Amino acid sequence: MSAHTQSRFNSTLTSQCQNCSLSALCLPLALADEDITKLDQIIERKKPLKKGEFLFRQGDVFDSVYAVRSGTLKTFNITAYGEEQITGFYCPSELVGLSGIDSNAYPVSAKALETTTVCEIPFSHLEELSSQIPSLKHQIFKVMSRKISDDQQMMVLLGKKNADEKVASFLLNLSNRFKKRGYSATSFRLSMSRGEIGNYLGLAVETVSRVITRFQKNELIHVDGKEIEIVDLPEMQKLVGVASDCGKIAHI
Amino acid sequence: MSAHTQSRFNSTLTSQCQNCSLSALCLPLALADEDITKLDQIIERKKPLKKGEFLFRQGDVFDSVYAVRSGTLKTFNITAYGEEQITGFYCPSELVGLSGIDSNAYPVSAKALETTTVCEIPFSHLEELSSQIPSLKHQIFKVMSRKISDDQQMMVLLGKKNADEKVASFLLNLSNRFKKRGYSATSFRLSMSRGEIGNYLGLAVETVSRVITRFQKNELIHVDGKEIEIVDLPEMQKLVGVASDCGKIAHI
DNA sequence: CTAATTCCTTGATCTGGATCAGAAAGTAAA
DNA sequence: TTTACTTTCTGATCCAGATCAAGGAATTAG
Repeated sequence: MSAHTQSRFNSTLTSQCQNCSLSALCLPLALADEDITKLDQIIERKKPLKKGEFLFRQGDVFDSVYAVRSGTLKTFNITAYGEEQITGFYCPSELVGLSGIDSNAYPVSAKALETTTVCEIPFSHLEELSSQIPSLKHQIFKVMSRKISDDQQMMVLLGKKNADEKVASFLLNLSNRFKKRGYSATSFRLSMSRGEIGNYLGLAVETVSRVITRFQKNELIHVDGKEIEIVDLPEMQKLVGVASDCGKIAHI
Repeated sequence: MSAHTQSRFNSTLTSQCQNCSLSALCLPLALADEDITKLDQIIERKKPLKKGEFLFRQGDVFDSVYAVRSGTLKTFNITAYGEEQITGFYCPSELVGLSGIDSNAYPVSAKALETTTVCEIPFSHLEELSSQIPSLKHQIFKVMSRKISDDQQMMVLLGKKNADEKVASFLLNLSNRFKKRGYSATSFRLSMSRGEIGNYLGLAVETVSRVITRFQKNELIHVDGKEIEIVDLPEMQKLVGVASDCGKIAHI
């Protein structure tokens, strides 16, 4: 038994990518079994973060990216005036920390919105391994590329959409992410507060609350505290703008 | 002489990374001479785009990323209602098209704001080469990571800043990019219209015009059409918020 | 359990920036 | 050159969403 395996047995969590229900969505996607095993060996399962605990803080030295296993994280900046600006929410299978590669420091903080477990992937090891496994390297490029285009969609949302469109986009985005993981696309629980939603969308809390109330009144959704049910999905999609997925649009 | 070299000699532009004044900012950064030569061999110099011409269009199959050699590009989405939303401006040494890797199609269009030349870097070749040259792979990771954190700063701008802060941030951002390339940080020419600035910043044209006029009245800048001179750099920086570069902020 | 916080909702009011309108200055085509 | 178009600027008006205020619901602490 290698020292490495030893340490794995000593850790509180010894699950593996192979057994992980998220492997088809996460980095192991598109890897052969033997390559998954290699990836598995560099990953450290960490003990759960409690609500409000930090995974890393703005300015910390960058060493790892993290895959969310369960729970939810938010990333945020602190602006010049000391206010928080949330830049993203992270659900299971999603990778946090990629923005730290360039400057060798995390440019944002990451905090747990509820009890959250993550897989720590030391980046230097991941980079080495990606030299041996081209499909892993390609997968990393894809994840980063995806993040870039998602963020650009977010810029469109912040720059051009009104309050209704913002909230509808947000809910449908969550819906799609739940669906991808095999959960209900129409019925889910928000792990973030109204305030955090508003912060993320560039809206006041009161506006978020009013829009959600109105959506409920118009029978687009049903709300019970943090529980959301999307009642009229087509109408919600119409609100967001059918063409929100780009490809469909004719060239100009 | 290989077929490849042959084709290079036939092309209108045969300059090389080695001679390129941008090599210290662009992908060749951190590469050994022999590696630059390898990179050089996969790069195709394209004939200049005229103002208004497309480099690629939203939905086109992704095959290459492009480094801007001279001129400026904008990337944009077309929203559900057919309006344009500009997601970025690209200056010499900057890489366009990275958001296309994930879906194998460009999720945005790229258009020249003035006569612009680019180096085309076929991504499949770049990816292959990055397996042989770890520092090249690392450089690509860094460029993508940088793009992610820049976009997140843009999200903060769009979500939290008022019109004055947006315009000031925009001008200082351009200033920094000119400076990095060895040009004046305080005196430069805007290649985009007021309308494009407003579109990018989530402001109406009229607002951009008014803010710029007011900045001039308050002797922060001097404006002559598209020529900008930053007169009071410290005051402009104060406007943007001194802490706009993250690292300086204490943990909370 | 109660008390203290924090979160959510609703109403009333205010305001920064959008929108509308039109003049002036460029720019380009003819 | 004139004509047509685009861009920029400025003023007047309007409104979506922010802010202020306050009561109720939910969580958390003790």
